[in-house]
Amino acid sequence: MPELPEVQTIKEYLSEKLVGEQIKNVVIKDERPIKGVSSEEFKETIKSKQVKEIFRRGKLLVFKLEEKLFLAIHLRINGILILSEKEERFARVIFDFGKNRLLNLCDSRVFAQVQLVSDWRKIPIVEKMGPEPLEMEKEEFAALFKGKKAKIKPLLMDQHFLAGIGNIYAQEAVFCAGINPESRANAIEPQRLEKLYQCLISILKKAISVGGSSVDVYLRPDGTKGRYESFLKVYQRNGQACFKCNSQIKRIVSGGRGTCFCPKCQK
DNA sequence: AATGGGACCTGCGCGC
DNA sequence: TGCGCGCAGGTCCCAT
Repeated sequence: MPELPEVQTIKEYLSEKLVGEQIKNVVIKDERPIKGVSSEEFKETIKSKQVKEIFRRGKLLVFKLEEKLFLAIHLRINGILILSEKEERFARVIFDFGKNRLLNLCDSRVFAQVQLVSDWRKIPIVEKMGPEPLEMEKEEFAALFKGKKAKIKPLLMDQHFLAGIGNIYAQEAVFCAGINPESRANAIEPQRLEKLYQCLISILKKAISVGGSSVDVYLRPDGTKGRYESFLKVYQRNGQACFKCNSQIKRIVSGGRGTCFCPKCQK
């Protein structure tokens, strides 16, 4: 799943390769990912635009094309961006940068969305988005939880609350901090929240440094896998032995999402 | 206000 | 070997 570390990895790779480059053409294999405008309008607006800047907000990737023209891409669950010489499997939209450089938006499930906007900050998802975890101090982080009765793990995944955390890193963070995923946020002691902050930040930084987690279909834009899978402690480890205490990792559904945790280590 | 469930979508793993 | 069922999950939307 492309969460903060995966989108950051994509951002860094594509910034290096595509900033300053011109989009020669757009091939729309499937118009469903394109929101707001017709395929024709989308294609015509983008054609011949130069990529000025690429940045990330939460799980949203944004290409600045002009002062008042942004291309926003949300990969949702299964979307990946592959920069290669050929059309890739499940390509839905292909941005042709010339010289055999095709940026493929691949998405088997067609949940990914791309849109053109004059002001990326006005995109509803951005307007309601919580703060960036990597741009917060621990005091600010702890203050977020004041008076929150919600379960901690679904809360971490709530994009209005905190930006960029999805099902993988929320599970990993609460395991690292020794917090039960169903603990009520306002019932967690301050020192435990501080631990959660340290865990979350270090996990995100580590994941970014190794190119994200290639669970399911995620790949870096050069087609290689991320390397954080081997560091995952609980995600998709249902029934396996806990790396800390050797007891069995359990799977529950919390906030409607599959959640693996160690009942012994996470009280 | 917070929580839960359905919809969107389809490849894939599993059971028979 | 082959078929069909249902899970997986980010976000939005609706209901309670």
